[in-house]
Parts: sequence; C-alpha cells; structure tokens
Amino acid sequence: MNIGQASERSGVSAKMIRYYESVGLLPSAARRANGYRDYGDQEVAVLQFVRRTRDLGFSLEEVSSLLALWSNTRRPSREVKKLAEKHIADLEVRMAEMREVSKTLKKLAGACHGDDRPDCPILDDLSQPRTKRPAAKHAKA
Amino acid sequence: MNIGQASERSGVSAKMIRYYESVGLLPSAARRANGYRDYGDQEVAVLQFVRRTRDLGFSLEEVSSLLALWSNTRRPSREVKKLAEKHIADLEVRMAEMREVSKTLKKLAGACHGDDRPDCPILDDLSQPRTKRPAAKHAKA
DNA sequence: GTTGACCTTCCCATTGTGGGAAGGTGCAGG
DNA sequence: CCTGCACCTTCCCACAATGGGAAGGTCAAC
Repeated sequence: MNIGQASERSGVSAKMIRYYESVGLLPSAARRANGYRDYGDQEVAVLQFVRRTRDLGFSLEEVSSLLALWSNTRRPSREVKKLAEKHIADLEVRMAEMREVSKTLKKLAGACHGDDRPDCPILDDLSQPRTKRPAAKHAKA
Repeated sequence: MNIGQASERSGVSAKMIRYYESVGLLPSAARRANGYRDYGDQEVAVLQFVRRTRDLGFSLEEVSSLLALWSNTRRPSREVKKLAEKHIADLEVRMAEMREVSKTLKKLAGACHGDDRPDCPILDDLSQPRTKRPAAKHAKA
C-alpha cells in the first residue's frame, strides 16, 4: 500500500513517516518500480507502535529503544520497565515544577483585583529583584 | 555597563539578551563608540523582569505582553490577571495530560516483572491496535 | 606589544512537526 | 489522446528558545 494508506491506518502523518525513516527510527521502506514507498501490515503495525509510544510522551530516542526491545523476543523485561520508570520520573519532575509555578500564579492572581485599576500584585512580584520563589532552576514548564 | 555585566546581574545569558533584542522583545540597546551594547540599571531591571516571567513559564510572546503592561502605568489589572489565568489553565491542561500518561505507565510498569524474562505488559499495551487509553490527542508532555 | 578577556555578527544544532514548492505518476472522464 | 486530479517524490523553510562556536574587533594590564 502507498504511504497515504499507511498513514491513515497508523495515525502517523505521511510527513512523519518519511521523517522517521530519514532519521533512522524506521528502516528504509521498500520501493515500487515508480519510486513510491510500499507498506504492508507489518510496517503499519510498527507505525502504530510508534504512534502509541509517542502518545505516551516518549522521545524519538526512547521510541527507538522501545522498538528494538519490542522486536527482540529475548529482551529482558527489566529494560522495558527501566525506560518506563525513567519516563515516569521525568513526568513527575516536570509536573512538580508546573505545580509550583501554578501555585505561585494562583496565589498572585487571587490577590489581583482584575479590574480597571492598574495596581497588580502579579506585576509587583515579577518586579521583585530577588524572589523567595522556589528558584525554579530550569522550569521548562 | 557591558552585556556581560548585565547578564550576570539579570541572570539572562548574553546570548539571550541579544536574541531578545533581535526579535523585538527588547528595544535596541544603546551602543558605545566601539559598538558595544551599553546597559544601565533600568535595562537590567527589565531583564530581570523577563527572566522571572520566563521562569514562570510564560512564552516570549506573553512576556512581551506582560512587559507592555508593566511599563504602562494606566494598565487595567484585568489584563494582567487574564494572562496569568490563561497560563494557569494551560498548565492545568498539560498537567492533566501528564497525569493520565503517568497513571497509565505506572499501571503498566507495576504489572511488568522487570527481570530477565521477555514478557512485558508494557510492550503488550503498546502493541494493541486500538487502546482504551484516554486518547491523549495532543499529549505534548 | 602581546596576552587574555571581553565584545561583535553570523551560522549551526537541537526536537518534532507542519507547510509548501517543483516535479513525476497513475487513473478516470471526456 | 489529452486533461485534470489525486497521489507520490525530494527539498527547503518555519516554529520556540536556547546553546555552541567561528572569525574578527577592542581594551586593559603587564
């Protein structure tokens, strides 16, 4: 089947399928005489796996590792679990950072009248030379 | 003072100061005869404001709006509060997505022995053609 | 006058995705 | 047979925000 069909069935855009192939996440697809990529059910299954793994927030690098484990029938489940737990820990860290920020903002927003008047504790806080805010060293969130 | 000093005092890297200027977040800095950018306490205060606002996770576009409000003494605090609340809502959405994913992964990881054996509920789940997983439509996290 | 610490601009890489151009292919209808 | 449309191909650009680093100018101290 063509890439369009594979895209539709897997939920991965054609653009992304080509990209995944180009960065080596996926093996080079078979080509037909006209140069079109050709996919079978097996390939679609892989794409679906990638899609779901991405949906769970794993990076492409992690997806790559999971794909390798998936296709290795002698993998130790330990490896898989380790990746999952690392990702969970990652999520927890980011959620904690976000929770801190959210808490701070809620407190500030709660103290702001939010009317026509210009005085605003939010801006006041942002103007503080040094804050006692939890020092979000790398608050990506 | 030079950009290095301003960077140190504001906590914004020299690289970023130049970048912020280049994208119009900050006005063009004054230049000395030798072409070096020149900063005063006022500029450093702005940089600190940007830094703290970024630390709270606002995008550069939002920082830009907040800067404008900050320097407008006749702003309605309503505007500021609105931006803060939008950002809070944003965080809540992302945290909710992450929580879902985290919950799913914890359940799966909990069911995986994590030893030398290859059988693994995590991979099994990722292989499911269609999951009942909360359909994280755009789980960026 | 040389060394070293600054500064300048410019380009590249990151992560993952989409948009779009320019051109080939293949099928259906006229 | 030709045209049009839908599909495919590759290639480049853009995003957001940041860092790395090259090539070159400047300045102060020694």
